[in-house]
Amino acid sequence: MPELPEVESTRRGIEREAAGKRIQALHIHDHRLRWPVDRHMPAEVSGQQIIAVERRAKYLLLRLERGTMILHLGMSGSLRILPGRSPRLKHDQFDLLLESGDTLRFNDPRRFGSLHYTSEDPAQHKLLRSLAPEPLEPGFDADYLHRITRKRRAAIKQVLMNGRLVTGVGNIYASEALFRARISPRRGARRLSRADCARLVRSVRAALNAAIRAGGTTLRDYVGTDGNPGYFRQRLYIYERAGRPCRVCGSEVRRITQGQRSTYYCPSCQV
DNA sequence: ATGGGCACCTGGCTGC
DNA sequence: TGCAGCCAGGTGCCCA
Repeated sequence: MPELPEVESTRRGIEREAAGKRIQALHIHDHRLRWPVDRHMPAEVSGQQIIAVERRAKYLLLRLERGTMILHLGMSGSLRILPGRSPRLKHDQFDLLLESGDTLRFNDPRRFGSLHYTSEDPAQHKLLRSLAPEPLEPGFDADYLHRITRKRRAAIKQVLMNGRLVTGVGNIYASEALFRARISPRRGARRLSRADCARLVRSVRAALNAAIRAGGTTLRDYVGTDGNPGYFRQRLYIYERAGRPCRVCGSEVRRITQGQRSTYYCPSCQV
């Protein structure tokens, strides 16, 4: 999916259009998401007002009066705002009907997305409680990254992809951040110096923020709440550019596989 | 505790 | 045209 920039772009769209509105109904068309959607959820959320729309890592949180809906977009999910009620199309999994007349619609071809509801503190929810600090907040800094990498034999790319260590960074932005920091994705995490960690933290932030400003990256399925794609793809430095010249030095960009995922890097810029 | 691999699912593209 | 094979923004879980 959707990595942090796409989720944050979605959050902003939903906040703009749905915060303060009241839920009229939840229509679940297909319960078979990553985990079966709780059949009691429609009755629980109906009639509640959406107080706020938040994000934790790649999860969207709809804070209601008496609980919180926890939504994940998976690999191929998107959440759109539609004016009025429109007919269900392929892969539309659920609709949140608002009293204003608008519809919040979740579409997810691969059904890796998820939807939960909790009346407890969402931070303590099983899916959220072990997540690393937010990458755009102060807790994610050079000290933190240096500390957690000291005994890690795994490659730094794998550490960036591990949600218990670093959140929000997925396959695209892991490659992008490492390129910006001039660090090889294969480098053992514990081989990063303090200066490397400081540079990588800045690079992660810069990559995520730049993508947020462009409305995220659309490779295939992702669209923002207005139905438009994100425009960051054309500004990617390295992702999906194997065989093409590095934008900085002209060397041929390489693709390797790490943890069954593609990694892109420049063999001469990144050490 | 850490790391590696698998699983979940649909669809688009490539090459024979 | 058809079909097999590979690839795709994630992440929980099981096993060594």
